[in-house]
Amino acid sequence: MTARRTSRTPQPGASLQLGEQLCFALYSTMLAMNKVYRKLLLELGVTYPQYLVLLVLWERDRLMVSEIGERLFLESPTLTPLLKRMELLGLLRRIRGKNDERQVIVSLTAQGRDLRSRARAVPGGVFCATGCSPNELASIRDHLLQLRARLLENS
Amino acid sequence: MTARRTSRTPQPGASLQLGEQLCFALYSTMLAMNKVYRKLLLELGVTYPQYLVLLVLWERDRLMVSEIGERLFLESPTLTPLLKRMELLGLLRRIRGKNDERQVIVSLTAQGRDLRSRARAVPGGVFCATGCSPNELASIRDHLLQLRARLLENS
DNA sequence: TGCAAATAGATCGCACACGATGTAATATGC
DNA sequence: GCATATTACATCGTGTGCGATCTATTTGCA
Repeated sequence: MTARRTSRTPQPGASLQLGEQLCFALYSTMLAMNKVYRKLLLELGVTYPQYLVLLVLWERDRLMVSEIGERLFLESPTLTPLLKRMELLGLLRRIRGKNDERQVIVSLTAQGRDLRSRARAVPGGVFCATGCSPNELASIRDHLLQLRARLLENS
Repeated sequence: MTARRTSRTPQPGASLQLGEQLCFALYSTMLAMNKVYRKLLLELGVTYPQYLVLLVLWERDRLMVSEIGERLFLESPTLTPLLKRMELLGLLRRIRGKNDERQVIVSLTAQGRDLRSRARAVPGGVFCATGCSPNELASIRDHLLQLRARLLENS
């Protein structure tokens, strides 16, 4: 094994070659994942970010916009219109806090809660599409979470 | 070790718990990565998808729109406006093919080529922000590429 | 030859994603 | 007790991302 294509750049992740970059792998795999979700979520009538909001609210209802943002790593300019669309769909309510009029409390409607049972098939569908073993998926996930933490420290 | 939180769902990736999902790890890590790139690319005056187009054209100039799309896994409705913006920035030209008037050949301008030297610092900057070892990054990348292939098969 | 099918992009409509900025409500300092 | 800072969202502008559909061109085949 002699000089590799990356011999001029010491780190494999630091090349200008598209195929070698972790970042592009991350980006394009996310697009592929989104494509799988789009199909699965079509019958629920929600997008992937909307599904994420539902996941958060199914775990714990009545959250502030900023609390949803902390969990999903999304900012107010993303969440406000997204939540408004979900309100129009009848999935949740946005109500100003009584104590603190600055905050908006987001709570599920009956319809939003009921969607949970119909969503039970979604994770299984995604799991099938990955064609990976549970251990493999868990391993990638943990590496990504570590990476995310480091990126957010340095951004 | 007794019943885990996921005991009702056989696959760890198949839970409705946000924290356990590979997909959310993928999604949120990509957002974090994008945030790092935004800063690094600011002085180049391009976005991350625009930077990806440059990476492609630096490797091989004079490509059809669909050839760029194949490499980046992006569709025509995404690429057409993106390429038009890059043309307005003076980074590339979009010219209808002589032989086949249906295709649009994308080629770098001198300015687009010159940007390459200024971009040499970008991969190193991202590498630093990850705080990971090269081997670790390469391992995550390879797992993601495998995952991407499977997802695209089943989408 | 001549016309249907296929191909390459473009356009439309909708939904994120976020930096920068604005606004209203609350908290803080003196 | 009142000006100032902070907080929680909302708004604006720009840039993706893609399904559905359209247009122009080329191919293929009877």
